[in-house]
Amino acid sequence: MERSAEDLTARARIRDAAIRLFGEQGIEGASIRDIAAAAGVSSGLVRHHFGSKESLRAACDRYAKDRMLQIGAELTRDHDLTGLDPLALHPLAFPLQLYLVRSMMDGSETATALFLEGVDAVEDWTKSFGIDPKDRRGYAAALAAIKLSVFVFRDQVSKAIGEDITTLEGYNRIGQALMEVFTIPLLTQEQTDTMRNQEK
Amino acid sequence: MERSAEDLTARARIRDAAIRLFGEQGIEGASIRDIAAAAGVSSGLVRHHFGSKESLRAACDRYAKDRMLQIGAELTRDHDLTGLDPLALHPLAFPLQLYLVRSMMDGSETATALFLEGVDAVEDWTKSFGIDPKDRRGYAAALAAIKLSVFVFRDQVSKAIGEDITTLEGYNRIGQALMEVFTIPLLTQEQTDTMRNQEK
DNA sequence: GACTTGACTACACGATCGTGTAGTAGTTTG
DNA sequence: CAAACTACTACACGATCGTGTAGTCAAGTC
Repeated sequence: MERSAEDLTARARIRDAAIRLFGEQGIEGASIRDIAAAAGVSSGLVRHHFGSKESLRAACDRYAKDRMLQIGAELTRDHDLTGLDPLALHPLAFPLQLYLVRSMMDGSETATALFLEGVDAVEDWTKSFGIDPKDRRGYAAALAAIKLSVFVFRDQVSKAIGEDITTLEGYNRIGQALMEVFTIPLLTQEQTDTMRNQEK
Repeated sequence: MERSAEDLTARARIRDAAIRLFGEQGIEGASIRDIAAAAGVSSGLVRHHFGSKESLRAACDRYAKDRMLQIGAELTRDHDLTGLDPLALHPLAFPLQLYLVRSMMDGSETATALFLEGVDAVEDWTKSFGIDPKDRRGYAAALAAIKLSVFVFRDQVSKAIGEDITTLEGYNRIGQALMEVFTIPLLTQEQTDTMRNQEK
């Protein structure tokens, strides 16, 4: 994704185009022919390299997951932060995140597995940082979902703040805002307990 | 959605089926024939009542939006809470939320408008409750996106906590967890500032 | 009682989809 | 040099999609 398109093999160009189009338009919304055109090859070559649309999606799943873990490893190596990693907020990971979200919504097991690993990581992180919610697992799951929310609603969020969050500036801005959500307590413990009781 | 299917007019049954199938399978993923079959009518009748798939979607947009605002009004009347309303977490609103999220991702202006109204509401709420983030608009947009995130990843979240969040119990559980996210500060103000500087 | 109207169905249309088949050009291998 | 393999294209197939057309049937209207 970061290299120039001409230097890549046709197979890599197809895979990158698939990740982009699947992410932007959904799995069903992007056709083999669309992907082939975006990669500058014939639709037959897509089939030649990947066999079927489902196999192509599986290949995209594996690649996107590996790349995400790789990027995450590099980030935590470069500057170890709080654990609430900006992994999800890295420009290089943007198309990958977009794709993985779509793949999840389409029922992908690989993408869902990545989500579950993310929940595990958040759960471990809460332990090591002494955060002790009443429902640790549910808490971790909610946080994992939250980390992905800005990707799903990128168009709506961009429109709301009047700034494209796919650009570096907008990206940082919404990232900061997201951090503030985790910094400023919105409810007191008493309010949370009150609402718990109200819902019988 | 809450009345029994037999009592509804065919037009209402089609609309309800469309909202459900669009929400579950996406706009492109649900065909006119699927919707007609789910409503127990012929595909021609869908066209007769709504003209085209796009018009059907627009009708669903309007209905879902109106119902959501209506439900929200009833909730705030019954028991006025903190303003971080459990509107988004009401079982009755579940299929509507699911649909609206899909419609948003499909580029619906009506659904996007509802999102923007939600951001406005959150923004007003932060003011009246004395919450003063550095970027109020971005903060409100992030919160609005967060409120919808559990709907998008309902399957993944359900799998993560080992409990179906479409049931009332699972629903309340993830709702509680979400509330705790807003109750327990994860980061200190210094940490947030540190991360801001790191991203140059 | 003829006429209109609206709910509803059956069926056919062109377009697009994923997929299958056949074949070409260039490189590798024996 | 011939055989084999790989990357790649062109084209045709059945299925499904949204849509269009024609018609049935029952309830009202004059």
